[in-house]
Amino acid sequence: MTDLPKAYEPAAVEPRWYDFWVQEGVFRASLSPSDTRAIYAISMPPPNVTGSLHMGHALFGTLQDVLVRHQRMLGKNTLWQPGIDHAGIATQTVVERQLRREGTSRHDLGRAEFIARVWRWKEESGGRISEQMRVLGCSADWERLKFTMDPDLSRAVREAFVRLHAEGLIYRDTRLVNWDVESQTVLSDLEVESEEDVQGEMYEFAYPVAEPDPGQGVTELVVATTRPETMLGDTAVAVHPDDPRYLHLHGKRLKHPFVDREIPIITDAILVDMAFGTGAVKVTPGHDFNDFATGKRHGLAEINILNLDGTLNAECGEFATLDRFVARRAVKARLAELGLERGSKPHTMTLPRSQRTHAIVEPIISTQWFVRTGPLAEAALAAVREGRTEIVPAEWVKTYEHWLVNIVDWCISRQLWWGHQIPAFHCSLCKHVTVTREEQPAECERCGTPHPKQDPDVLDTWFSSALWPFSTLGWPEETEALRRFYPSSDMETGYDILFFWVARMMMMGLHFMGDVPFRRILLHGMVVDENGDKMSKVKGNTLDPLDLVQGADFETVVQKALPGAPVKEALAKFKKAYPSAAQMGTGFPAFGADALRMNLCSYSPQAKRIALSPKRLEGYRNFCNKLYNAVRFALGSIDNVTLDGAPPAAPVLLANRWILSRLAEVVEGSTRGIVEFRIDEGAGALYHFVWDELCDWFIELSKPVFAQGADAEKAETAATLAHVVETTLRALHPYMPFITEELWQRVPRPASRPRSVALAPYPTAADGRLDVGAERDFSVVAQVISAIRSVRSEHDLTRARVAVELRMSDAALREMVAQEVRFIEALAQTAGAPTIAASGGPRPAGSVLAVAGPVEALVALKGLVEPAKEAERIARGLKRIEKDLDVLAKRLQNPSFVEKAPPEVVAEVRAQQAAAEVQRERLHEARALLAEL
RNA sequence: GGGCGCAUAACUCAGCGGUAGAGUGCAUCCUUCACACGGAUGAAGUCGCAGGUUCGAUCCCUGCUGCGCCCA
Repeated sequence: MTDLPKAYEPAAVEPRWYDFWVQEGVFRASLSPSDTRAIYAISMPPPNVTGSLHMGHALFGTLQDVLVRHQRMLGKNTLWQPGIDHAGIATQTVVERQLRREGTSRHDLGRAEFIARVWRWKEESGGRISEQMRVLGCSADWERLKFTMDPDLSRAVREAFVRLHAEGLIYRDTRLVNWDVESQTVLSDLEVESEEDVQGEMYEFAYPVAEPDPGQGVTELVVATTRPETMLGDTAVAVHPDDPRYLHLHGKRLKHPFVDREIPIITDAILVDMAFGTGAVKVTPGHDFNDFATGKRHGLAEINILNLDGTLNAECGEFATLDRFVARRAVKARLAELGLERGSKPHTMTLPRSQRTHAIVEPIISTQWFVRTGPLAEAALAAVREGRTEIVPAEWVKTYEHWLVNIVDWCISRQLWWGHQIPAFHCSLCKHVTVTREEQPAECERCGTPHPKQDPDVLDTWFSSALWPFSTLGWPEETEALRRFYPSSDMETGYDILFFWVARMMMMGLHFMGDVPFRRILLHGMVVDENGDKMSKVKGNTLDPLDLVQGADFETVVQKALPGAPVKEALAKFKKAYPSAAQMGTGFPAFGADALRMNLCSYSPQAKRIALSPKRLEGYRNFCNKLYNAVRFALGSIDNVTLDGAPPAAPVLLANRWILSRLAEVVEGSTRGIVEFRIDEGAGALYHFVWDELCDWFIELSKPVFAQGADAEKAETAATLAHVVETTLRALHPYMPFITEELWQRVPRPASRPRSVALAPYPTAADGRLDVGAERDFSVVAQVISAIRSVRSEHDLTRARVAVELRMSDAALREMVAQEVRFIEALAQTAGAPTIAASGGPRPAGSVLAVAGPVEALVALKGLVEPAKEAERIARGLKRIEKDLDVLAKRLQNPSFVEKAPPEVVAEVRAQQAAAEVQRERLHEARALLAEL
């Protein structure tokens, strides 16, 4: 029939076509002035330069590719802007680790040499991910790939900083900030994560009262803390002003046991909860956010007790130079020695941790650069409220609003070397800070002192990412690309970076471009393992998408998931995380990129968690094989068909009319799914069309035509099959680009089609032909075939051909069914074509009844079945019908239902009741005739 | 403490104001000329619990329980 292998082999097909698309320039966005096509633009969330492909990338790569490929097929000038971000902390950490292995450090190298080294690393091993995205078929315009540290994007960053500073929206201030002692940089609030339910202790100790009144009994104040070492920075103890226990201590002072300092007892109703603990709270304005605010209210000193590496500084006397956790133990020991320890209770608490290094974050007082977010946030809020940007699914609107309404100023400076160095220059003489676009200003803009020194800090990576929608298009130059592709159409990404990235792009886009950066924000969920747990290295449940695409044995998979762990242990964790993989033997087969994509498309985007199931993935691999074999079959019959792009003009055969009608509906379903960002529905519609309708019915029905039909029927069916196949492949292409291209290149197609299916028009309802009559008639024929098959199967008559008589009361229906008897014969395996008769009349001896909608099928089973078995079957049917009738009768007996329900609903129920009664009647007859069998 | 979401067949998930759906799995049968990565047939769910609205609730409302995420 054909020389194609029996099973689809994605590995043999996929790489070929990607190269073809690239050669043909299929993914290229056009800047040509003569190109007047409508625009579709979308930015790919730039992956981290240190990263390698994970399931999250595969998910967004797939979803965005579906959107882009669909729009491209609609004839739009599409730009899918790819890129990579420089990931300040992560990248610096990777390279520093390398240096450590070489026995050196960035400080030995010096800043310039270190940065050169990072660039070298980037060229060698950075950004591998964009190669991996190609394996998935992502049709981004790779020629436009951008990196946040590229000269043009760096220029945009500098320009944005200078302008915001000039407008008073960037400022420098000294305040309490989050310090990551491991990477030794400040972090923004968003980069600090809370670790909840940490089992710690609430440690109590006493401050002796300085100069106690001899008359009063109380000579000490007991405070509680989870961080005893911070007492070295205490500058007050607070009690509630109304607390009767401590009234006599108002205005008194306490003696600090370790440092030469007396600290005041203050009263503060905001900080102190009388009911909690002892009702006395130590105040450390230098290292606690609540205490910092308290200190401001009372004019307390802010004492910094920490060095930047987390050791204690000279303020701490005997504890200086100790690491913070060593110091904690030392402070407790000394308090005990002094007899000031007052006990300890277990305490469940929340720990702040660095998102990057997971080090426990220390609040410290420091001078940093901030973005004044208030005015920017207001504009971003208004844009969504006014519908200029739509958030899909809409349930995220509240979260977006809540964050913007409660937004705090954004700390954007980082004490790193890798990143955009802040374009601010400090004068050594007058201390003025000159902010400028120049590489190096000659002199201080205030006092003229030469060579002001550039601020050593760099900007938060997210600052450059916030400019992405326009910096990648050439801003601040007014480029053609910027005119054409800003604002972009959609921003599709995971909900986890709604604040980090999306909201900040909204703020910056509105500010610098005066318009929203995108018309829609599309948010998807997080890929998790089969049990719903987050993927993480600790759990050993990460999956490399390429292992699913190309196949891998489980030992390889788990060594990546849990590096360094014993294979046995890693395998156990892996199989626990993916129970369905355990049934797959020793490894994943090569599912192929299309199967992975289709699988990822099959989840509803509003699901917050996307639980990846290898077994489900296997189902989509099977689907690819099904599609492949359907086309393989078709090729044997449609080789000589010439298509002109329109559906066959006036098909006569019911099956042909029916499939064209279904085709019209399914392409609409797919289109609706994609444009409404219900890609799962679009993909699902096509899946069912191909498998349940095209393969299970249409192709099966075409076989008798090709085998025995008249020439005209053969021609009509071949033309229909060819058209449906060509159209279906176009419809499926955005979801499954590789297999559709492979097959489309082999099937007949209209002369007007371009070189690649990726550029062919996306099908519309006009590619099919809606035919309500055909669908109705076909449904009867299909029901008849199913009913006969069911009877055969229930009586284990897998081989024997049986005679069938079909009875129905409606004359027009009889005429229709009569046209289809040869198909019923073929698909239901009857002995000769079924005969057609009017309802009623004596039943042929030994026949068994199967009801198929308006048709009674009398299947001649005399001598072939056991009466007892048939009796059981009838009893089962009767039971079901009686149950239905009960429910229907109950509803109709309820007067308020008949009165108040819509008439069409009542009529429908009545019709159902009538139909069920007829069926019950038939079954009673059948029971009466059992003896004949 | 505040917010968002989830709870539907053994598993992974759709869905919906009018007597419950898919894939996988399970059972029986079928190696017939596209496909065993297949075909046919079938079994399987008090749609978390308790109230309320409604002629009618798995769906809308309230409360509860369990789970997840975000923010403080």
